[in-house]
Amino acid sequence: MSIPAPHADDAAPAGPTDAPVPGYLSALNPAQRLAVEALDGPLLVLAGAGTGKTRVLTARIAHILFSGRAWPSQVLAVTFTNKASRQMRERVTALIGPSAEGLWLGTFHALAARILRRHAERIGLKPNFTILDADDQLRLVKQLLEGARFDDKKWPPRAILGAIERWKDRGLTPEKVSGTEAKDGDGADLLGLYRAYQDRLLTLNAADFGDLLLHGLTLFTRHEDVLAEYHRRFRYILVDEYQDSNVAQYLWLRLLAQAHRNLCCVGDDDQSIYGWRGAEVGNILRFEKDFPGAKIVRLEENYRSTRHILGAASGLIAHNCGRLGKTLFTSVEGGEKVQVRGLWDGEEEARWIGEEIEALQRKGHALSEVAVLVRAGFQTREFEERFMTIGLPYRVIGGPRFYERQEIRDAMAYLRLVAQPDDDLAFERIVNVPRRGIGAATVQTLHRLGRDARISMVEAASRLVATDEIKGPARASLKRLLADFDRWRGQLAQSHHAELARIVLDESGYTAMWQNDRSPEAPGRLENLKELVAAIAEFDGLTAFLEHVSLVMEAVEGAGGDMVNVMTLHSAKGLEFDTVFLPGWEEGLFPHPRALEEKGEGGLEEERRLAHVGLTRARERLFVSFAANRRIHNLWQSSLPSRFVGELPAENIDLVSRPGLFGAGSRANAWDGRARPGQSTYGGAASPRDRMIDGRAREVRSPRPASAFRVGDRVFHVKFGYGRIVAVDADRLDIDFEKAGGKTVIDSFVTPA
DNA sequence: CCACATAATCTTTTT
DNA sequence: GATTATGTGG
Repeated sequence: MSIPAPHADDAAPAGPTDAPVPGYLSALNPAQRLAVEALDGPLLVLAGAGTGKTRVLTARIAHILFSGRAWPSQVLAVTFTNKASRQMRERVTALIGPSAEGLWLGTFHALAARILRRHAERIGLKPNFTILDADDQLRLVKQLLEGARFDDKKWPPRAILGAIERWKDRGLTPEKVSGTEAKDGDGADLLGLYRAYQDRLLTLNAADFGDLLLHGLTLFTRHEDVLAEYHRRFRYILVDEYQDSNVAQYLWLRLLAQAHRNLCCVGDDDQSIYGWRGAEVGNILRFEKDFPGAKIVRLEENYRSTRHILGAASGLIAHNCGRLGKTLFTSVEGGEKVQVRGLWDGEEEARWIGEEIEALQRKGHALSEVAVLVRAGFQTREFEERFMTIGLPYRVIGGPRFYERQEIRDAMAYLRLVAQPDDDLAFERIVNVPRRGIGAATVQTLHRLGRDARISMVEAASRLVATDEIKGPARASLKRLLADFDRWRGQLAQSHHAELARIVLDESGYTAMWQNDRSPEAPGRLENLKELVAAIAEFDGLTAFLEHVSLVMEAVEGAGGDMVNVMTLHSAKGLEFDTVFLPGWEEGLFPHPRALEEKGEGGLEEERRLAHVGLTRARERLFVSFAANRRIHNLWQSSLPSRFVGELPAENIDLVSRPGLFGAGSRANAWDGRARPGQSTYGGAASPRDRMIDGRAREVRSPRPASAFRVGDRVFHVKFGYGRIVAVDADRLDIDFEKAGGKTVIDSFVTPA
């Protein structure tokens, strides 16, 4: 079957083709088929884990096209991650062939950027605007902070950037931020800083990630003609992982969909794990209200996991309130119970997991079908070490990324500056790399002039080298650098872009810098630079390459050998494995205290959803484990099993734990027999044990005097967060909390930080 | 202006 | 335990 060749974008294709029921439909179950065939009007597909969500989305796209309702270029399919969009493109291509290229398929950010580039002038940018990475953003905030009077204890640059991003996530430009939010309790002018930040971005001809959507919103609301153009274009809109969308993304979608209302959102409220990044579970919970007359289809038949795995996951997630509610079921029989294992410490846990994996390997299981999923990135280390010593092949997914390496960022900064002279952040990064004798003082001067005259630093530099403002060697090398860039830009038209990249790196002395570097990592860096030049050659031009890098900050997935996969729970979303290990299910680690600190009960529920995501990654074998002792910050701390362990239904798990491992004295019997660990913790009782909410109320040290805390100690409190002890009175501590201010608390509520 | 040493901070997750 | 920010001395 093939799709007619596309022509004008706003015309509709001729009409339905009279084909028999095609394969992509007959392979679906009734619910899935409903979701695929309900083409007109708003549709919400609640798709539990493993219920064939991607299959439905791809079949729906195929169905839209084959039924003759739209050309590929009239279909907008939005995903959340690059991985998901790549996967969807592959699967759609498999169904409909090369015409899939015409689809508007990509991440929110990539699609928004694509649209924004076409109309950049309308919001005061040039079409070649730079997309900033996290590094640039932070540097920019730091610069702005130099002028402003901010308490850097309370408002470190990171936190300020966070506040700005949260506003952007909610679709709020500086004008729309309400007065009550403008300042914090102490009168720090956050909004002013936000305004300055946005101002600066415009003069830099740059946009950060949030801007891609925020400007998109401005574009659509202020320029009806532009919006109308996209209304004509996009006849069908599909959204994956809708539960992860933030308010800005929701508004963006709503604007685009309001003409045709052919909006299909697929999501699972039980897998919403990006609240910390501004995702709004409310978007999915409110869908029916937002789009009256919406159909809702639930996909509840799970094709992935065994009965016990599913039972464990469902039992756990049932502890959350405010769900839309789905009941996953499977018709598959058999399968073993989930193994829940208590171990002495992290090392033993890693050893045990290593042994289990080796046993599977001996039985002929593929390592690439095994995953170890951890809560936080640093936890991968323990497994890396263990797997290395026993010679078990593994790969860490989502570790430090290629484009985040120092040498790559430096090289990128050179290229960005060739492509876009106003990119001050790139300029600052490399003015003195390699060393050219242009120090902080000179940069400061450029900066001041740039800000005062509202021009870029490159511009400021070219003005200043003509004067005597800058003296001596700095002036000479600055002049030379500017001349270099002029020359490179001149070559942009003639030379091949990859060749130009090589020229830039050589002539700037950047390559030489690493060649002369005697440190052990220098050769690797040179290697990476070569790789970078090779990667550039894969693209049509320098601009296309830069766009790719800023939006798809990941290197091509390494050769997929047969290796164990180690990654965070977050990056595991959307993946599945025959065997899954979930280590570190301890209070104080998972749920992560910071998640609890920031959002209380809501934070806990998000952590629980994260646990649910982890459990549902497994097809056949699932192992949950926790350690009684763990070293964090170089301090040994004893931990209690995560409350989530206690929420796994007893009938679905096999609990193995050495008696007496957990707690001390009378508390040990909590773990004799088959007591449900953590059970009582949930619900907020107040027994002494329950007070140790984060599970490591005590450091393991020699017997503690009545008050182990001293004035000046930094501590952590589940409710109030981090703080410093001001006074100690027996077991009562006066603490100055960073966020919550001064409080008096009982020492057992607090842990050393 | 740069190099070195020390201190401090931190480890949630990503487009 | 490591990386990164800050300070000091040349």
